[in-house]
Amino acid sequence: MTRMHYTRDNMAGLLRSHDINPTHQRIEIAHALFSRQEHLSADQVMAIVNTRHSETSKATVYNTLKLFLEKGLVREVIVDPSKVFFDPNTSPHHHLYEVDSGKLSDIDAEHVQISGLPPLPAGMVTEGIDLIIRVRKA
Amino acid sequence: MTRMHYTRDNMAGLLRSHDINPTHQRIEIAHALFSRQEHLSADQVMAIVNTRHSETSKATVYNTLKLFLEKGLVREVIVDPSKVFFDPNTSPHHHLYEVDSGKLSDIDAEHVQISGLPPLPAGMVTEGIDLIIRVRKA
DNA sequence: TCTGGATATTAGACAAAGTCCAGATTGGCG
DNA sequence: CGCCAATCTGGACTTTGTCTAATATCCAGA
Ligand SMILES: [Mn+2]
Ligand SMILES: [Mn+2]
Ligand SMILES: [Zn+2]
Ligand SMILES: [Zn+2]
Repeated sequence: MTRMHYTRDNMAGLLRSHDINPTHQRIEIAHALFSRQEHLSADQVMAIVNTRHSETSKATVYNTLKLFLEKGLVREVIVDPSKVFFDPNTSPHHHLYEVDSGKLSDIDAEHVQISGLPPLPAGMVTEGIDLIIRVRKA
Repeated sequence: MTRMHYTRDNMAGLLRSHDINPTHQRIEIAHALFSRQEHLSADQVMAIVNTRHSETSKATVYNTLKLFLEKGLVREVIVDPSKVFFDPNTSPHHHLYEVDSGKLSDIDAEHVQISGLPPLPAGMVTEGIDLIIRVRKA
């Protein structure tokens, strides 16, 4: 896996490669996610993007994250009943969730194997398999 | 597994066995969940319990579901970012979620095996493993 | 360079899920 | 009956997310 450095300049190409018109706001939001490689909520993205001076509205943050999702640029992680996390890592992987702190980290899917699942209902296709390990301090 | 019939009368004993003082409202809420053996949101519980005549407040529904959760009488299922489902089935099992319809069903854990998980971070203990298969119409 | 239309952004109203609190009800017990 | 603790309640409040109508930006063609 190449460890690349995500600059704002890189973001335009990344967005274009996902069929997304790179605007200033979209570049900032992508940069927030990809430069950190962390799971962020919409609120966190909003805060990061507007650190220096307010420049992106709430509506745009939500619109943009939804667009990224549709275009497959990011993935949604549903572990906390109160907010959705957006994940710049779209390769198949699982999650470890520390319920006390709210910390969410990746588990590489490569060595994890899930077997014995029953056949899917007829006419259904898998959209994704979410495996979440919920942990807390012993 | 004994297939038992969950009557309102049974509920009092079930609640007591989980160290919950059986009040009228608690019995109604438990009955809603256990007689159906379905995954219900707080809103759905509220609607069911208040079908005949309004008798249980929103605050009590939420308080009671949280109490049931703490006492291990029900389990929480987080699959839909907009609402939590409460699950009267506390035996280890997984879930199949139909994203279009919102239908949520159980997958018996007995034959499912998950292997190759990395060791937990030091000082952490597993609180639960959630496996969710998200499916949609082909 | 100017102009029109498509695309994108915005403020702020709105909705839904869930929390919180202070006051009322209940129910068991002396 | 009257007391006390536990429980329940309406309704205000918070948070996350959606929607809309108005504005801003971008760019292709004249
Ligand atoms: Mn900027
Ligand atoms: Mn009743
Ligand atoms: Zn992840
Ligand atoms: Zn279940």
